[in-house]
Amino acid sequence: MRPRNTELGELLKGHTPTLLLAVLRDGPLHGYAIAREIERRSKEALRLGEGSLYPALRTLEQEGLIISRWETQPAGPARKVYALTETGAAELIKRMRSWRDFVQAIEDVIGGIPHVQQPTGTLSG
Amino acid sequence: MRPRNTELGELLKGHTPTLLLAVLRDGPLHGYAIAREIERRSKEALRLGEGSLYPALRTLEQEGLIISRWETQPAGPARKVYALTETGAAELIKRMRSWRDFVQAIEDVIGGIPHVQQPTGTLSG
DNA sequence: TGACATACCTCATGCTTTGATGTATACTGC
DNA sequence: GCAGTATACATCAAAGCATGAGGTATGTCA
Repeated sequence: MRPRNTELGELLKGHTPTLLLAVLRDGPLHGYAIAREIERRSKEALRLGEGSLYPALRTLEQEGLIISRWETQPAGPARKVYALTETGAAELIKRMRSWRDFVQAIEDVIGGIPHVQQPTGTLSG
Repeated sequence: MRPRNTELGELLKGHTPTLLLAVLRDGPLHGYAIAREIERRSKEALRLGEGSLYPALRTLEQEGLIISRWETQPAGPARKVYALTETGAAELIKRMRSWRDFVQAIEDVIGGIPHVQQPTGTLSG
């Protein structure tokens, strides 16, 4: 995962598989499209490098959390389409719980963060 | 950082320095006590291994974000007490913002997580 | 004497991201 | 035809960080 604006990328160490599973929850998708979808959903805050993407997909498949099939197109290169397995769906729920625990634990340590949103435009002068 | 119940530990890759700075915001503390404080605040969810703790402290000191002094006790081994610098305090604010952006980005991807708290005891039965 | 807690430090190992490189197809502009 | 860009897969060396074990030393308790 590479950063866009700040240094979010290197903070991602173990979270990439969770993102992949989460995107596949909404239906099968091929690798390249998964990466694009993560960018889109995160509003370009996260960007998945191919050196992270493909190894992570292979690992998830070896663990039985996703399955793949090759799909040829009338035009363009073949795609490897991934789908969530039942095991993978269950694992996603676990990992989302784990994510919540993780966030809670960190925020317990760093203290309450005031949830003040920065206004997008110059509303006050 | 090592896990306690689940596998929170390995998810921490780049967040340890932020935790250290956050704990030192409330006053100087020696390394070992910082680790204990992180455990206490996170309700034992996070545990900082010494192989993570001491290298991270050294890096932060080299970056000028914290300073240290040795302190001898009437009884027991000497302690290295760390304190936040002004630069460190400013950096902490940056990293807390970065943390918020990170959490937001991940949750944008994995979807809304219902914030339902598990009751601690057996209130219904 | 042994076990345990405090308190510092180092190091091999392993996992994951980064960033570059490689292959191939298809479209666009020159 | 050729260069540039986008799609779409894959691999690999290098670097970063946590893990877990090991080492040193002091102090307390049984």
